[in-house]
Amino acid sequence: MASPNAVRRRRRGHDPESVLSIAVGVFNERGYDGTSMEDLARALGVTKSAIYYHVPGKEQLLARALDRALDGLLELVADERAAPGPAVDRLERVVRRSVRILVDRLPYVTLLLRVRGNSATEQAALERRREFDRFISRLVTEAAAEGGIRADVDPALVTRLLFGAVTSIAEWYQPARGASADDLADALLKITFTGLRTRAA
Amino acid sequence: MASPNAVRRRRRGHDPESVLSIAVGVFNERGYDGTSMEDLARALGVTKSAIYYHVPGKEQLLARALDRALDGLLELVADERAAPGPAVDRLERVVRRSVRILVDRLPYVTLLLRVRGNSATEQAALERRREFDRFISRLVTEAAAEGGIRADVDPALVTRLLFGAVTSIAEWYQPARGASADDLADALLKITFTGLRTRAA
DNA sequence: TTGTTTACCGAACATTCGGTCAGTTGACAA
DNA sequence: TTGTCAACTGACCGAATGTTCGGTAAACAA
Repeated sequence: MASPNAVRRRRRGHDPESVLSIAVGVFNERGYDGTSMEDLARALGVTKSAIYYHVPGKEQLLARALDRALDGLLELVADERAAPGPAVDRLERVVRRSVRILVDRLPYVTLLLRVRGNSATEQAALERRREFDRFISRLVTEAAAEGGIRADVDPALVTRLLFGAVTSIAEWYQPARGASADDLADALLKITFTGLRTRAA
Repeated sequence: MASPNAVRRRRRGHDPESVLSIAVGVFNERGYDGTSMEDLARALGVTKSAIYYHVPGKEQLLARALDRALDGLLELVADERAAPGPAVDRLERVVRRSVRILVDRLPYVTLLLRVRGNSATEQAALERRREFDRFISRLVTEAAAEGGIRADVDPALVTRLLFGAVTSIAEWYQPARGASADDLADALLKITFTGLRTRAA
């Protein structure tokens, strides 16, 4: 008979979740290809072989991490796809939410942003990521067509540079000390939407 | 016709320079750690061992490539360090020149931007790179102190987001088709200095 | 108590890695 | 015709890689 009780006394040790989160940390420090199972074992405080008790292997670890990032980003796309209102305003909201996801799932998104397509797993992730990129690209184009953003810059360039600033957050943001996701989004939107330079005299 | 070469006489061959430029291309495609000497050999059309005739090894290839990027960036720092004029204007010029260097030395700078410090070579490169970062950081702080850029955003955040947009260029720019370095710099400066949003006027 | 399950270790596996080295090839000079 | 030499090949090395497997101690269940 199945005991429906989920909460039982935990024996100390790892589970697939803790292995994943520690592994992703190491992947981001040394790069996925630069990380050996020995490195992971050291970070986990166990032997290499113990890792295989919890997870099927190195590449599965990658796949699970990338899914976490992609699920968040594509949920955003699904939400906003049929949203009403001027495209500029939707773009602003999408930037805000993207920053939020980036910060909430920082290590997973960081890993995603560094994927180069070296394996089937990585290629599949890149394919899903392209869906996000296409959505953003369309949104910026729409905002330009509506006259919501300046017309003297190619929308394709706007997309890349704007989200270049967003994704750069993964390279330097430290959640512990420093700004919150909202602070970040505020700063980013002020700079890119209103401009840095002080006006008039 | 009458070309007598039944057997191809291809005694041309590689030199350290061509090996480096092809190698850096592969490094950027697959990542440095994800690239084996066998991969390089295939891209060069020779055997693995032939590579060692031209260059001392894999890590030296990395070191030379990173130096190319860093030499360009630190030359810029040396030039601008004692430049006169308002800090905003100097910042604008530094962004412009940074984009120029990024485009001119695209593969080398791309490689530099992905270094994570896994070896002594990489750590040395990161150390030199920090000098560039510190210079930019000081310049932005100065511009803020002079009132040249808006005061309601932390200068440290401005630095990161502004140069996040700049360095993102390495992730998507394709020299063949598309904008020139000046086009890129124009677009980037318009967005970040003047702002994207159209103003009711 | 005994048996089962959980979480791990240590040794070994096949493969790939960066790198070495003795020898071969073809273009060219004399 | 012979010799030189830059440019390369192919066989090989030890170390490191991701993964498998037999075994085991401790916690838990009976």
